[in-house]
Amino acid sequence: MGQLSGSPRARYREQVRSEVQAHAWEQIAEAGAAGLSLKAIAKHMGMTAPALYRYFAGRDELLTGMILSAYEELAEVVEAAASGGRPGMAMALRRWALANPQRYLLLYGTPVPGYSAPPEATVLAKRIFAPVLASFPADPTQERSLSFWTRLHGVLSLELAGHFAGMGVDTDALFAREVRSLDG
Amino acid sequence: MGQLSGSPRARYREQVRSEVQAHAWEQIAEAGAAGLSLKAIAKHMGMTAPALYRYFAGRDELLTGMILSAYEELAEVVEAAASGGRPGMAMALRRWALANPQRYLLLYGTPVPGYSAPPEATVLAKRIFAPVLASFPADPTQERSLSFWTRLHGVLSLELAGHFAGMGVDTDALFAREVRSLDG
DNA sequence: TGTACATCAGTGAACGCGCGTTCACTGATGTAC
DNA sequence: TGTACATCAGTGAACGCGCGTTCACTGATGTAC
Repeated sequence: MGQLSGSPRARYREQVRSEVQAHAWEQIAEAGAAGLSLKAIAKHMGMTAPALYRYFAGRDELLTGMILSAYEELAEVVEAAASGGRPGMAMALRRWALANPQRYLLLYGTPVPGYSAPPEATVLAKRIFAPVLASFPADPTQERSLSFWTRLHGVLSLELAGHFAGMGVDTDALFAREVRSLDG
Repeated sequence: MGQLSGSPRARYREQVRSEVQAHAWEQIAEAGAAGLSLKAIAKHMGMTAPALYRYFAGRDELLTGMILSAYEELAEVVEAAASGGRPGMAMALRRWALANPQRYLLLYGTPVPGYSAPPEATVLAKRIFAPVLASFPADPTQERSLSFWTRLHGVLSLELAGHFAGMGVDTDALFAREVRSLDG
């Protein structure tokens, strides 16, 4: 393991793996998780599909990796914003969600039928939630944290699904109000 | 038009149409909108796929019809509960969503890539929202109604996506608290 | 009531598409002596 | 430095699958006289 990690072949493997994932993100950004296809990725990379099986056991393993790394990315975003308190974390979440709508929907949107997330996902979901819990030091910590979290996701999920389009809704203000709604 | 509506053939057409839709609901319930397939429906009905083109112009038209009738169904549910005030409407929404998760996700979940909802959907969405607006007669009607609505959907969408599973969360209580959160 | 005709529901074959995945293989790259 | 061998990335063909959709057709049902 360790002794090979710097070898040319190992480095090349890592490079191709991450190139595959980059193309996978592009596909997910365009058509969601359902649009993730090994053959299409291979085509975009100028390779044939069977070659990808050198790098991933199959489509589901690739998808699992994408989900886990999206969770990890969001965890880092939220943790980095934790010093800004709840408003900081909420805004960081929103910025990330609006910048990567399909990545957000991959985690919090409609579950992909026939695919179930790996157990590690739950661990990461809890890790993301931890700074929120810590921001409510008073008594009903769990209750208030859950309300805070569901209020943010309520705005975001309806916004990303386009349900406010053409209704003249100021989603920035709406979100900001929800962020403050559990203060004090 | 009117004069044929009672003829045997017209009645038969209507019967087959609604049988197709019933099978479509079953498929949506099992695998979401992405799982909706004319060939599979035909197979379940003991017919061949081309026969369905006598009843629907194609898959997209069928899907559009399903979405519109789901909106209409929900509109009736909410309107029927309007006399119970916001708690009544909220509980009716939740009951309907939990009883028909995929039907709820068809309306409020991740949009189907490559498919855009018809304009009538917006009209129906506003119709569903109207009783909520009416329940906030005081000044910032629009603001409070939007917050109410996004709070309900925040709990529901996370709950239906299974994000509270195994976390020991009392979603009934959480939802009930959110319903009350904008009172007074 | 009976016959001739028009309507139209449903079939079966076919089209072209994309998917995940397997397999035997070629040929380049790296390793050991 | 040079040769023999092992490793392994990538190919190309193939498998079986399901999809939406079209087309020419059969045969039953309904209509007009």
